[in-house]
Amino acid sequence: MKHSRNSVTSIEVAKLAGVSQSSVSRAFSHEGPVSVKTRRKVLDAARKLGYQPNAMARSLITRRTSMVGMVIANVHNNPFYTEVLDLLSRKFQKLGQKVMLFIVNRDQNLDDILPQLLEYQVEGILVIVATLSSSMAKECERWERPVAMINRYVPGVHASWFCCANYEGGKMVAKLLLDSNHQRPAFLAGSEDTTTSIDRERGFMEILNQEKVEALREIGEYTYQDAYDAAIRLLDRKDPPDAIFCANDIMALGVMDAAKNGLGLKIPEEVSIIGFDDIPMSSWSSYSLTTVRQPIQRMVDASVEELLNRIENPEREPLQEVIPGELVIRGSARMPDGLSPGWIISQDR
Amino acid sequence: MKHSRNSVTSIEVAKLAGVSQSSVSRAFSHEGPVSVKTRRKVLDAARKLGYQPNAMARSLITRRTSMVGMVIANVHNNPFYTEVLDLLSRKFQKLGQKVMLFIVNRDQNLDDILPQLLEYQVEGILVIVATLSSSMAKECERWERPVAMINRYVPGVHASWFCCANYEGGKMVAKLLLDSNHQRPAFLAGSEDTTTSIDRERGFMEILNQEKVEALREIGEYTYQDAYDAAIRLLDRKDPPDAIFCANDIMALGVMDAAKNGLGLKIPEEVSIIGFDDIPMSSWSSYSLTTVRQPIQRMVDASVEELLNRIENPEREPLQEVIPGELVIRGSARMPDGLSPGWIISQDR
DNA sequence: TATGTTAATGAAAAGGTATTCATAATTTAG
DNA sequence: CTAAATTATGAATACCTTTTCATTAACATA
Repeated sequence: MKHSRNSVTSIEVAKLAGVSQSSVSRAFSHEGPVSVKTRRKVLDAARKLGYQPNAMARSLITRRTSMVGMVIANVHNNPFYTEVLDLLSRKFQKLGQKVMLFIVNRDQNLDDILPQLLEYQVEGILVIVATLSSSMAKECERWERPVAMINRYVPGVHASWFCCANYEGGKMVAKLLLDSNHQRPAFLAGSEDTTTSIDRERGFMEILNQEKVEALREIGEYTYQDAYDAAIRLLDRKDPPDAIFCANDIMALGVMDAAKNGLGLKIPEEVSIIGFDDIPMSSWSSYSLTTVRQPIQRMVDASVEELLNRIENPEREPLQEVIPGELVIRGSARMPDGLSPGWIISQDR
Repeated sequence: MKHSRNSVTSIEVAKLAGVSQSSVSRAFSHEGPVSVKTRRKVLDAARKLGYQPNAMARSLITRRTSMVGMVIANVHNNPFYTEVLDLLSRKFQKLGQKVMLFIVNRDQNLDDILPQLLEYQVEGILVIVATLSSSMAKECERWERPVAMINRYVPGVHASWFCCANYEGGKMVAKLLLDSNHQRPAFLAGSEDTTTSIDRERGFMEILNQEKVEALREIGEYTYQDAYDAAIRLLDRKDPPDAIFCANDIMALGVMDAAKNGLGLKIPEEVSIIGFDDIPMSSWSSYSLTTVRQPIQRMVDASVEELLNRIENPEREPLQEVIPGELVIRGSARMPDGLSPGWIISQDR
């Protein structure tokens, strides 16, 4: 079926304004010399005809599209990534970049959509908690399409990335629990194959091992319901944990509900619960969750700026950074003497 | 600065494959006749060179881009719209459409970004809880760019829209409250200028007025915190309401926290609370919020299909539909005899 | 075998812009 | 007032495809 878009072209504008097509282009692109008189004539004619430059045609010749690809997983079951999406999108917008969005499942292969992104000539790709295979990363490199990742890294891949200091965050939590005399901690993992969960657990266990403290372990797949069920299993045994560190906040909220409403336990008297992210709900009075706050604004700013930077300077080596988070003390975990809700502990103490 | 993308073109592929450039195009576009032999030669050469067709060049001549614009407000402070975004994006993806995303503030003028969408030749525009001025709608029409809206409508505007039955939802809530002997209801509005809040309130008040029941009123701007504060104001007076109907769930959760944790009230014994949306959190055991469920899947499916339909058939008149929601009975509101948590009441009773 | 049909191919044009290059108009310097 | 420098303009080209059109090859029919 033939589509007949009634498109107004620069040629028609030129005709009406009585100038050449080149002048129309110059009047719109702010490049090259145009007299004020012709500019005015052009803009008048353009307004009359409702002319808008065609970005496809322009990009064909300039080899620039001002479009970036954004691939994000996990957006609907974790408010943290909703906020990341929001901030990223607005920041790109402010900097004049158009965003082509792809939402994927955590387990979905990003390789399927990469060809589409390349076909549409995005100038860079921002990947949030999705994984890029190294073969695809090679592909991006060959096409000179810089890639920046948030909260994911792939060893040996030529890409920028910015992660929260997950490992150190896990350590902070373990220290807090030990300092407040917890005897029997547990870790509730997210998905087994995500570096975020793995790194948080590694840090957590490292400190516990140093002190020869054993820890229970369950898996919650990053969802409220799975975490709820896992918490019941953990807390309903004869030797239940006295603290549960959850790989993210949504799971921690599920654990709190399981403990409070499911089993009638008192938090934090009978069990301490700590999360990771600091989503808005964590500060709500029903939860008051002690958690590790991710440096969301810095991660967003850094990744966007780095991506645009590498778009302008393709030869530049990709930057990678681990950005420290903060431990936000609220009421869901017993705390050492001297600490009280409202405190925020940075990592470099 | 001159950008030298090392782009591989169809001409180079043709040269390597020993065929004409036309044949390369045909081999890729599945249009026109190609012998299996040349197709194989072309694909081999393309793989060797890492060739991908350039979507910009293609769209220039086909006048199709397979891109749609998606403009959404309110995504980060309401999980309901996060889910809408997620479902929409996936559905477009599945149907082969690329999504150009714009996140705006509720009060931000969509007019600023419409030119960008048109410039980039999106074939249709999906607007979620943002408002399109009628002058801009005219602009879209002139450019033959169909517009579909979710949960927003503008009288006299030539656009498709799909809304939850907000008015009828409000009525259902009022009936439920009256049937369970509430004497002094209150309505907590979202933003004054949104049709969703206005319509929900209209339906609510219509039933109350019929029964000569007066209602209190506050404004919560659709946020948890504002709702929390408004609830304190409402409930801390000498003649507090015995039921609060909130224009959305997030506000209802804020109201519940204010009542429970802020003022120590029992829900639903001392005050009933009802929301609108049915976000995941509403079913969590800490809240168990009685609420009106929006028909999210139907709204998404209908709007996407309608938009693509009008893209293919520009002459077709825009469709508009009010889709009924369901009243989900949980534990946050006293209920009439014969009803119990778990019931779902459809609207057409 | 000759003829008519269909399938496959390549050359060329078109799509709407930015940009280069040559020319014309204008300003500045001398 | 002329020469030189600068600025403004238009014609033509390039960007990378798809698609039309004409031509050739392959094939079937009589």
